[in-house]
Amino acid sequence: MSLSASWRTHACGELRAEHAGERVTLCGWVSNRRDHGGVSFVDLRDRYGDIQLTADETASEEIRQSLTRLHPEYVLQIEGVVRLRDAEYRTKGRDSGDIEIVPERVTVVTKASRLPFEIVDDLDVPEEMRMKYRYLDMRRAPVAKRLMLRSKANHALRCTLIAEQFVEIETPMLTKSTPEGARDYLVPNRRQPNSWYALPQSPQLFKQLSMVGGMDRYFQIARCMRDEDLRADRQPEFTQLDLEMSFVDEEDVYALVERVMANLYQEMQSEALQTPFERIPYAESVARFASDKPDLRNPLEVVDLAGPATTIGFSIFESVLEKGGWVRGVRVPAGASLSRKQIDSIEAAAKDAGAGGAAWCKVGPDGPTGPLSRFLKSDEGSAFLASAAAVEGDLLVTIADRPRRAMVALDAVRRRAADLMDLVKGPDRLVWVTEFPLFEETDDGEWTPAHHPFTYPVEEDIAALKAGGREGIRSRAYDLVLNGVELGSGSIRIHNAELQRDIFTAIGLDAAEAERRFAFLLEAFRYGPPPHAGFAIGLDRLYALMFDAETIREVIAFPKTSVGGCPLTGAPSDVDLSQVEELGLLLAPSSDLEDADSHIN
RNA sequence: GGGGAUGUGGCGCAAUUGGUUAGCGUACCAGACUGUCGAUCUGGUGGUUGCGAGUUCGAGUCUCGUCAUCCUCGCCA
Repeated sequence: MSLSASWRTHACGELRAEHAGERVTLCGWVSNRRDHGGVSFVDLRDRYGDIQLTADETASEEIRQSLTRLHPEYVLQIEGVVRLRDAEYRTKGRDSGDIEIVPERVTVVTKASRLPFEIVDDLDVPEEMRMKYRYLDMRRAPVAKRLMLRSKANHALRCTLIAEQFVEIETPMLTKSTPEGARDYLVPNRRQPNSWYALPQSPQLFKQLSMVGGMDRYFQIARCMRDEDLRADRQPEFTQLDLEMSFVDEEDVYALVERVMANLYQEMQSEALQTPFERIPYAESVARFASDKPDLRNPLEVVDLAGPATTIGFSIFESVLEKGGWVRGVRVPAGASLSRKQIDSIEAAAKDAGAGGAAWCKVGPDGPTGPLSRFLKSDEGSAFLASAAAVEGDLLVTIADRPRRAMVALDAVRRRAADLMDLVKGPDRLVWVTEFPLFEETDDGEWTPAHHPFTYPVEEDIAALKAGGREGIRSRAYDLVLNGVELGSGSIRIHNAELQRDIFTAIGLDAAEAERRFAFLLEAFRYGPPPHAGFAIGLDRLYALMFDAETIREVIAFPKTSVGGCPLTGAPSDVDLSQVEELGLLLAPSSDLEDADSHIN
């Protein structure tokens, strides 16, 4: 590796004691200067590190002058000699602390105006400011480091997959809108007014078409766009490691992804990842952890209290069960030590998650105490506690609600309680969550694909599917979950036209409608589609975890704000009217955007 | 679409119950200084308190609206 180029012989940050005596030409940014009159110092920085330039009594007047005229972030080209510092002048804890440069020529290449903030590694700059001036922010070592780590990680992924005979295929960014899933970003089209491209939510369809094309192992580090509201771990455009394989079953995909992840960890953290990863079927995950993305470091589990709940005379439990709801709880071993305030915060977490409340009790030496305890004084109450395996010193938190809401609340209770008891620790836990439901019910009672409509059902559930079943039909879809964070998902795809029709029927798409929406895919599947399956890993989230970043914005070079704006360029922005006219579009008057209908009168 | 938090020189903070010319640190600029490495010392520049209304003799402070950023619910197959 050489960083030598026309303007420099070395990078500032690569010089070490071994270079002592060499004549070098360096380029970099002035990061700091310390002027003592007779002797002055300037630190010159690039992304590899920094190096001290020293002008002492041996320096010419011209050199001393030129160093004192420098300002922060000027770009310099300097020529000089690397000198080993005298022992007393060496700096511990600085990579180049044993050496300094004796400059013989100093050229200011470009000057810099006063900066919006200082380029200091540990300075607490508001994120808004950092992102607006991201190009300055990334001169700071920790920021630069994360960008370089990301590059290295991407490279490691490519190396593994290329070695596994995968082909990297770039799929279109201007593609067709599909009404399923997230809202599309639409791109108007000049040549065909009233027709639109959509930016891809994922390369899903193209990678399946690549399988039909015989590219039996495809991958791509792909940008995906979804026009939905954002969160700390969600950006409007994000990056996936997308892959697809032909002639494989789940085991092949699991093994491949495990090799990819293990090599990544090996390369990035010199850490052997335990493989194969753990596995848990969706139904078991929901039953035990009230989540489809369980954090297995959290030892707390959910207990089903439906049976004993009807015997203790608590009417809320009974009415919830009558309506088909859940009565389940989380036993917190030794949780009786928690304060009232802490338990209130558990209940608050449940309420935030949508539950009406969280009835709880402590098991004390003289029996249960707390809000739920008045129903537990009887033999039935003891049986209730026994069914939760609650013993003296424990806390039992119960949730009674509609299944979906109860699950979310139990998950919140489990997380909060484990947090309070400091139970979440130990090594990373990667787990495959398998056999997701094929369908899920929407608010208006419709059934939609839980993953996407090309997901293969579990073999033994196909009969039920063909008989018109929806609920409980399992799919061959799987998620990869790390410490409670969903890293990626995938599935075995349908390659059988008849089965595909059954799925479309099940979600209420008749043949004509299915044809209209997915004509190109269905046609492709008439020409000999291979059995295939795939997976996609969200790299922003994975990297944020691996690099210990607070948010995914920290691992994205130029992230967007929580309303999808680009702090640097100001996008999205208005455009010239002529551009809009050329597209055959009409602009809504800005005052009418809010309520177009009410304007008509 | 809903809820919450924040907003005072470039940055971090302060300003009694509403009360004088909005103060301090840092950065920046200038000068001094022979070994610093977040140098030090002296001096200086820099603010329509996010924006707009309102209440008041008087608003950084109170009220309403609005904008921006962040968090969150819905949403994200």
